[in-house]
Amino acid sequence: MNEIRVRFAPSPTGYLHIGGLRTALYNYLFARKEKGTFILRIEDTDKSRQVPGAIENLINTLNALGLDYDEGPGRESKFAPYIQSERLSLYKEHAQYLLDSGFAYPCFCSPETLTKMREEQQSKGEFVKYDRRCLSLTKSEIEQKIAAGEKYVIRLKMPDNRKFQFNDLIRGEVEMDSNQSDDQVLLKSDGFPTYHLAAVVDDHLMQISHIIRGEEWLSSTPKHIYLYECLGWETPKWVHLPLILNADRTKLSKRMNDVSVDSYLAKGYLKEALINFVALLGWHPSDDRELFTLDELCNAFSLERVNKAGAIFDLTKLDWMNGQYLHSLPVEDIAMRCKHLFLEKGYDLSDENKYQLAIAVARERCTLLNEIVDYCKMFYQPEELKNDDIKTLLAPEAQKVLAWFATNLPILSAWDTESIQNLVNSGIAELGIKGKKFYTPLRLALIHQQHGPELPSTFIILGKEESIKRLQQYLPS
RNA sequence: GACCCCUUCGUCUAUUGGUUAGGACUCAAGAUUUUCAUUCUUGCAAGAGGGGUUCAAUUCCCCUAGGGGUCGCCA
Repeated sequence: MNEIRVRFAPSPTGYLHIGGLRTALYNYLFARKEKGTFILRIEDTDKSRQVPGAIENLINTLNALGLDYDEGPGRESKFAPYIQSERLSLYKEHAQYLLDSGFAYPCFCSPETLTKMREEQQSKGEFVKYDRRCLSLTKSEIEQKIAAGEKYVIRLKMPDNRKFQFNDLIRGEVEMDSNQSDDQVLLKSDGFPTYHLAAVVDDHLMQISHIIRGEEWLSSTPKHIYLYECLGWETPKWVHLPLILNADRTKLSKRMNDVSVDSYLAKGYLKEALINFVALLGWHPSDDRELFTLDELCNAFSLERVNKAGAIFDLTKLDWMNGQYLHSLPVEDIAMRCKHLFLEKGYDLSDENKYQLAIAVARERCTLLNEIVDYCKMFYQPEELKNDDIKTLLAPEAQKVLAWFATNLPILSAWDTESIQNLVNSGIAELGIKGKKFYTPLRLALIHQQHGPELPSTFIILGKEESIKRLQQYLPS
């Protein structure tokens, strides 16, 4: 098994969350780096948690991020299908084999019985696990119950007093006692497999070479190893990723954080920033570099440099990084990604040149895509002026400045930054007004606020005609 | 509670026995700038504690403490 084949195997319970993104990303990066295959497999084996549209949503998000998979739903190969609910007979077959060979046994206990059993164990302070009461059922008792139509599950019979050792690529040697492992349910009474059976069967059949998953799976790894053993299969390499954490260092949850990747995208975070940021949560190159494109990450990534400890999901650095990408991506690119937001606000984008110029100044001052729209409001639909500001505009000196520009702007021959800057300079010289007293009235008249981009940029974005119009509004007619 | 995992600035992390323990974010101060924003400079700030091993430990080992994960017919 030399070929590298890895999989991202989410359960479609709604949307891709940040933790899922990190797992998907590391699988993807590892596959690309090692020239292997990245597979998407849908683990929809819990009927009670089915969410309509979740699979499509998941795939859309992955696509939106540019994490394209080589095999998976819609990209079939000889290993298809990739949706577990379409592979039920496979799991049943293997469960039956385990049953026949004595590695597993049927259990007729009802959920209520089990709950009661657990409560008792808990109150006695015992280790909570299935007490194997159905293991003592005779063959004829079992046949009788089945014939009577009693519902049952199939449980794995874990060996007693056995040490399970395995090498985790990130954590090194890990040892666990089999007595700590429950007799895990493999096949539920509705005929669906549990995660444990389905994942092992599929990982083997799909020839997965490395299981890269979250640390929450570490303690069930002995069960998986034992399943491989019972089925006579070779185990893949184990790789347990550290968790992404809330600010209080508990596992990242939607109670304390926004965890939906879609929602970050909707807030105006760039996919480039999101990917770059999440990649650095638990992985770091050997040098001090921090900004990476997806391709660059593919090249630089290695499992050896993945950390062991969990990392807190801290938005402040994501914000900074988003700003970095907002500055470095081509203006046309940002403009394209913002367009729908501007149109939603009803801004008139018929002047493409104006739009691009506005984006260019806005992106220097914003951290999120969505903020760009708000920032550009002054160019498209300026706010109402406040009374104090109107007073400022009507002051004699302010009026002089406005009038001067209203007169001189129309006769300016060129319309570029340099010419306008020259005009501004001569305005200051001629009028003998400078600093705040000079600039504030112009800004108030042009964009209805005291702060804004450099004056020449402001003029250029608004255009000559519009600039003059806005100035004249506050001059006697 | 049992088992397992983890532990360097507030946060993300570098440093795999010898460093003034480095970088980035945040924060603070200063510089540039007509404003805003950028940019630049500087600064604040860390090896959980205790034992070993060693000429030398953040780095290796042990213990303690703290944190986390798991213990479902959920993944």
